[in-house]
Amino acid sequence: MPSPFTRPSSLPEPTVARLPVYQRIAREMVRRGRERADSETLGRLAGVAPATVRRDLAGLGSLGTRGAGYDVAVLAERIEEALGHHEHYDVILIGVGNLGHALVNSSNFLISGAELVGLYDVNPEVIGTDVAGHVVQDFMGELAPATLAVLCVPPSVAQDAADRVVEHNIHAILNFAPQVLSVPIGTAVRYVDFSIELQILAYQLTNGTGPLGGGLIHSLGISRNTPPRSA
Amino acid sequence: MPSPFTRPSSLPEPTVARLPVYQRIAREMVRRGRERADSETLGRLAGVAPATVRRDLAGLGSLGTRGAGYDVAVLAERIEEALGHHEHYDVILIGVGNLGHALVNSSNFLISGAELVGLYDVNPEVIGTDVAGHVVQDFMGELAPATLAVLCVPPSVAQDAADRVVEHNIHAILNFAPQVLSVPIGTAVRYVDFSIELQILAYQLTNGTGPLGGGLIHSLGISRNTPPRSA
DNA sequence: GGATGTGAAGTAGTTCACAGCC
DNA sequence: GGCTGTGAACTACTTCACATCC
Repeated sequence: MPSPFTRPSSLPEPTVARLPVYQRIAREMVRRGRERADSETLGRLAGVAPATVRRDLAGLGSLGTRGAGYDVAVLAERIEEALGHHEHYDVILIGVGNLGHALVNSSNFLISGAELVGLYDVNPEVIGTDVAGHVVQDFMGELAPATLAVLCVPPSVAQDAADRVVEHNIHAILNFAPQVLSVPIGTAVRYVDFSIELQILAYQLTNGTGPLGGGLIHSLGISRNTPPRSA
Repeated sequence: MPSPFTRPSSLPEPTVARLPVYQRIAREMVRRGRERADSETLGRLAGVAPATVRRDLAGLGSLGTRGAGYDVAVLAERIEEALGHHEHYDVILIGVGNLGHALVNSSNFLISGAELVGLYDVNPEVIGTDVAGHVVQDFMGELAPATLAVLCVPPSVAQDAADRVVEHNIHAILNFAPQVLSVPIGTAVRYVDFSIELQILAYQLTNGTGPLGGGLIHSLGISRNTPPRSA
């Protein structure tokens, strides 16, 4: 046994991005009463090569059985543990416009472990209203303590909003504004930019789909953050 | 139709994902009356290393000037051309729930060149209503001809919806449902999955931010599609 | 027999460092 | 002098192929 203890230290980012997909598939199989699945099956459902599935899952420790594949209940559990679903995260959301509404009302948005503890806006017409059981607060007032902030504000004020949440000791930001943010070292930012996705598709349409000029049967969108040189 | 002259058959996907960011920055500079910018400045604003900026832009042809940087007007123009903003795309959106609403009403969503030509749903309460100037149609009825479909439907029906748009000769799908899709070769799919992004952040929070245990000053979220082996 | 886990090979993308041109 | 464009080095991830173990 080369690794005495499962190193949670750091999985490759593409792997981390695929784990939630495996998790979803495994949970669904559990729900359907299925017990085991092999890397080929998981790969087909996730749009990933079997070898990649095995390499990804091997990173969580030896949880497969040679000759028999993976126990999907164990798999789901183990992935959830690795992703930190058993921890607790307090989440605040800034900017309760159309998108903010949509996220708050989405059943797929909040993972187990994440709890929405506050909605904020600067628009007086929105402040005080009730959205999905939360009263929208003034972003310029007091903020609830949280570990993660979701930014759904216009790009022109995204940096200001980011500065403010960083001051409130939040070290993780999910930014839906099409605006690159400047944050201190130690703060993680992830971007979701619909327009970029659309543009990539448009590019692929005009330039032939896929790297091989061919196409794809399944495909899995994964993302990662690229930190610049730190020097 | 592709003109093989100045068109380098296909740019790396991470490059394509960054081009919209450079474009936005360049347009903003033009708006502010600025004429030129060097790769270091662009990189700082985009959260990307200067060398990467230069390599990305070199892929569009020689559009910089040694010693003087890039003309931002030319830059914006050239990027837009490469991304296909000068082409025309008819876009349909399936699933006019909270998220569909948010997208349709977002000023950042549709790029120049993309035109929304139809909204569809299966919910009788939604069909017939007017959303942002479009009357929602029955998804089970006739579909407007389009080149690109945006899926904002629940995951349980995402595959059915995908099958249907594929039958209607659409070869590009932007899928917001947390569901991997199976589509024929030649059809491009991109995924936007909020929950995955949140989980990646949660992972980074518990496992120290960034690959080097350090952090990041700027960061740019990029995504790509990973096609499996086509066997 | 059958499928995992993993060294080794392959591939893609980033960054360095400097030649080349303004 | 300054900054681009790019071969070469480096780093990261994926895929192969097979020894390993159930």
